[in-house]
Amino acid sequence: MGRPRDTRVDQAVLDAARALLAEVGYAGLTMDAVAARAGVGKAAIYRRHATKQALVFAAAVHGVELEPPPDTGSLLGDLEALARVIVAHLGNPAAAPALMGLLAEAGADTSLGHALCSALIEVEREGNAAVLERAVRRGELARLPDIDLFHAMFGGTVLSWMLVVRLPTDELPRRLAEFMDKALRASH
Amino acid sequence: MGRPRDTRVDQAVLDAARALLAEVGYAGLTMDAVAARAGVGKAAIYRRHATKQALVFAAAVHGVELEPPPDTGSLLGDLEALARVIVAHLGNPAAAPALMGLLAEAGADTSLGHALCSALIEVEREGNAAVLERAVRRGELARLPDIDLFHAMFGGTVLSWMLVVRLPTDELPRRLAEFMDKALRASH
DNA sequence: GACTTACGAGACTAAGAGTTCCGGAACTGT
DNA sequence: ACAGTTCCGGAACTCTTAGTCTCGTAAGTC
Repeated sequence: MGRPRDTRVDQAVLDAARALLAEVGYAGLTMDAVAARAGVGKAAIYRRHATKQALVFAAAVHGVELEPPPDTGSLLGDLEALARVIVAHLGNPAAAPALMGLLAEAGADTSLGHALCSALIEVEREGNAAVLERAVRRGELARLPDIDLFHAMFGGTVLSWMLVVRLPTDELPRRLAEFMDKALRASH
Repeated sequence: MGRPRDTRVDQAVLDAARALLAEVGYAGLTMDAVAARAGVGKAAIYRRHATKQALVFAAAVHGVELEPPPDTGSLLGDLEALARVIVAHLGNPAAAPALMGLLAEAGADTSLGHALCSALIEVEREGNAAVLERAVRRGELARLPDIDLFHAMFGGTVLSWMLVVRLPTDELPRRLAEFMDKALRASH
């Protein structure tokens, strides 16, 4: 009933939000700027996204689809592929500011934390588990390692490397994968 | 010349900021609330801290003095002590929101990033290096590992565990230390 | 054609960062 | 003692921004 939503507006809003996230970061992004860049009214944004948080979440987190890590045939190869996926995602100039901004605000707001969890963290955790289970099946690992710890280590290392310490990422996937490969094989 | 600053005001402002950070987080902290809680005028705050960022930095980051990790006699013990220091610091109800908030804003602002680096990251990195060098001297490690990677892994894991995935921290120092101990010994 | 919802545009409210001014207090130099 | 300076709490102020609301109009359904 009534006039249907214009899907070009949906897209223009998300595109504008991503562009502005990359240019001015989470705190610097204003709803007026998004509306102006998208060539739409602010009401059209708020009709789709209740808050700035929700807009940023939709633009930079939702449906990002960390593709499941491919089976490269070895644990080392799988780990490097896994690291490359995370590095590529965090290297996206819109995703990094969005993630940090949302994570900072999720401290107080529990529902946002839950949304982030189910959208990103759970997905990534499952990818990690798949890689490790494959290694067990291949016989590369004697038994399944501590998945919580592995998950925090793998994602946390990339996060810290890129967004806290801020080092170049060319060699990170290889170095991280080699280290974790040896570590996993050594921990019985 | 002129009336000297009242040091009780300095302290009251920082205490109020820490209390509010713990209660309402970085985004929820307002300068008016800090002034009211501290029983001072806003001008007294801005006379000491140019911006909200600077206030939070001074209240929750500056001079935190991650104490240098003690020599426990073994790499495993040193690693667990190191992890406990980081967990304790990030577990501080004022420090965690402050760090996330500042880190999120540091994306756009480079000077804040530099300040965070020299105040926290460099200090922690030196602590890490000290532990690893001690292990080499003891003969537990054949040679010095990749310190950049170790630094990002150790801090990043705790960060991710506590602030992203949000799991209980009782066993984290032991599990992380045991894993890293085996990993370091295994990586030649 | 009646009704409903979307649209861009812009006015509007509320809240918060940062500034400025007040009357008064504390300290320094003469 | 007194002038000059910097502090103090308090409050009024500017400016920016999130979010709401109201226009007049367009695009659909019954």
